[in-house]
Amino acid sequence: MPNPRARKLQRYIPLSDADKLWLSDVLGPGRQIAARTDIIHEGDDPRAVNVILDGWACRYRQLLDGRRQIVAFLLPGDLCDPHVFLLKEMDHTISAITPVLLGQISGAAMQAMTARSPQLDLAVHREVLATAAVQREWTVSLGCRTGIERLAHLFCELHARLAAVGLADDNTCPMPITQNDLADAMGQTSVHINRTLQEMRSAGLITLRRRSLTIHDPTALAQLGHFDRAYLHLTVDYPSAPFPARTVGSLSIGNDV
Amino acid sequence: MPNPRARKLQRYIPLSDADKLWLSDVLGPGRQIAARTDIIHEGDDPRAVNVILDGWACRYRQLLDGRRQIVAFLLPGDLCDPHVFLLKEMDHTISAITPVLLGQISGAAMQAMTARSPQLDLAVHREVLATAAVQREWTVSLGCRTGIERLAHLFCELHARLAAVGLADDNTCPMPITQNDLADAMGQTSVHINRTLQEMRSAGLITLRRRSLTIHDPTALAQLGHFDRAYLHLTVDYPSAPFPARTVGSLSIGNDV
DNA sequence: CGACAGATTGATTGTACTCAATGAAGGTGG
DNA sequence: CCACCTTCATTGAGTACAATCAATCTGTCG
Repeated sequence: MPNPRARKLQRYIPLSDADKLWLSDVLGPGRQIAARTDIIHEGDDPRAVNVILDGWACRYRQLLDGRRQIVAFLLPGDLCDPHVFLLKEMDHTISAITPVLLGQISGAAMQAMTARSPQLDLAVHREVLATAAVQREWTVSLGCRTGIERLAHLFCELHARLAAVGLADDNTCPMPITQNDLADAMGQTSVHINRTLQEMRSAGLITLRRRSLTIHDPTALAQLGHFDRAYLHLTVDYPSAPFPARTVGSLSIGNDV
Repeated sequence: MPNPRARKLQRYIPLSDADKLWLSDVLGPGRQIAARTDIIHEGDDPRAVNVILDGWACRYRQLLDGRRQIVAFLLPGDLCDPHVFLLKEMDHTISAITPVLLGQISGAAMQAMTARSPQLDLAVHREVLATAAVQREWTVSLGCRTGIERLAHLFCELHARLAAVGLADDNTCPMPITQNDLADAMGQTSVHINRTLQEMRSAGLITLRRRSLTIHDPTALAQLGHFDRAYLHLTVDYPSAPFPARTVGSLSIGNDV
């Protein structure tokens, strides 16, 4: 929460100070969303681009008979579809999992920003491409990974994405989701998720309790889940030059630490 | 093949004659790819944007132990990731299912085109958003639809997408994929796909033979698969004004018929 | 101290997988 | 033109993974 860290876009390409300032101006202070409430609903007209400044959210689709499928987790720093305002209506729902600090960028501001800064434009497009790759990887998980492999892969993905915005501490990262959420994301029942988690614990792979995940053997976990972080396209490992921190929520516009 | 029909981008927004001409110039004549060969491979540097002018292709990911998951089908008129040249390497493979006539647009041409025509830019972005929605819907299918529901949904999706480019004849459309392909896409074995297809046939829902699909009861099929075409975002139902046909492969730049 | 959400356990059922064999269709070359 | 071959589709029998149904346990919060 308080600590300013996420620097998502800078992981795709270094940004100039001017770009960072711009981003922070456009985002504003953000507004607070309660846990377990919808941020934008299927059928709504998407007027602005939502940005997760802090907290976790998810995209999901719900079938008429009540079945729910979570199709993505949204972490601090994530943009929810940078070009979504070009559509007439949302085709899925975005909902807060934890309390969420939400920034919004109007379509016009978004277009002005990317029109004038090639770096920001590139960063945004890479974010879109990376998001698509994550979605494909979920399709792969649900299509041909077993229960334990799916969870292993998901934990690797989330840890890597959190680490990219400075929210993972080496082998430990927050994991504020219930077994029910995991079940809705992994296409299984919570009962089975529970049993799979026990299997992972007794194999010494992870510790998961009090909304915190520790990965004891990252290599083994990645191998088990057939995880290769290339698809995340986080090309910039050591973000650019120092910048006097100018903070908006947990999305730091400058450098962290 | 011969008949010029796909007008994919026009389904998102009407395009001017100048835009259509531009597209056709940029695409060139296309080149032929043999069935069952890779078009671009995971790890490759994507220099250009591939466009399916004719034939069917698929995206897939293959795990080290041989398991393969098809994550999307690519139909005539489809752009394969309009911004993919912004990445350093492909995170998945694209492969021809049937013989494919392939157009290519260089990154520079793509950028020039969208920079100068707001309509084309909008159309391309909507295509990207629609593709993402399709991917999410596959995630939903694999996560929480049963075998028969998955197939029902897939057939509805493919029919709708083909109809949008003039390749479906009311209730019938080409379906040049094997049960093995279906299995790799639906996350099941071909044996089980076979049994599910028989179930659909005996329920009088479809006929599928000789690479052609007929949907006998579209409403029932859509209901079974929980299919709602809104997510395809095909907003323009009757494409724009007549235009002296200028044909490139099967991607007609002007009007069809 | 309830009350409630979330986690855990047990027992049973069912959907889809595996392995294996056979059948049908289409393409190729002699 | 037919024999052959390859690919694709179909069927059967036995198995396994995950779902279901139901109950209980545990922590947290007012």
